[in-house]
Amino acid sequence: MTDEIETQARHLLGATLTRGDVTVRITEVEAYGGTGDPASHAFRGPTPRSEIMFGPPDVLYVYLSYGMHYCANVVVGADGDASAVLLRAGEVVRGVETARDRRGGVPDVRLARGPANLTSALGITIEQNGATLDGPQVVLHRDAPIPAEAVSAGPRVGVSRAADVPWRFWVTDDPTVSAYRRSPRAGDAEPL
DNA sequence: CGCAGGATTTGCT
DNA sequence: GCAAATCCTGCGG
Repeated sequence: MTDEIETQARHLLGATLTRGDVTVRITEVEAYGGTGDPASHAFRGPTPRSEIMFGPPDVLYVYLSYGMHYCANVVVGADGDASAVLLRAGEVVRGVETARDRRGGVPDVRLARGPANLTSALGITIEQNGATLDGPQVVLHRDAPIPAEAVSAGPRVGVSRAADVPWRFWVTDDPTVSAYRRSPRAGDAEPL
């Protein structure tokens, strides 16, 4: 189970997510286990918000964070298993002008840096919650996997519980991934 | 029915 | 570097 979610998370790196005329190449993700992960929204069992994660995989789980930002996950667990992978950052590879428009004048490498910025660049909102990944709203292509030696792993960001599990994965040295600040001195960033 | 907190980002002290 | 913005979700009474 945990092996499976890690495999799924790593496999999403390098994949491309498209909505409308904007395409993002995913460079940073975080894995969330199902009911066994205290940091997951699925931890307390199915709720109106999290029930989408308990359904079939390959759909989007979108939620509103801090009352103002949207974050997008790919549901990966089999039907009944509430695992999901949070999309934390990416590189805009198509529709850059549209993305710039939505993000208002930030440097290109920051267009989709951070989970809420990524959804903003793609124009993803709660409307896309539950959308299937083979269209028509969003399309995911997992055909450009990142070699394992080019992937780093570390503790998850912004998580209060279970922050010890190295379930954040990113493309090593990719400019669209930030060296995150609030990690007091966790021994992260070990290339695998 | 009311309360506390959150998988964040941005701007200013 | 720190604190505010802002509202929905989940839990307790």
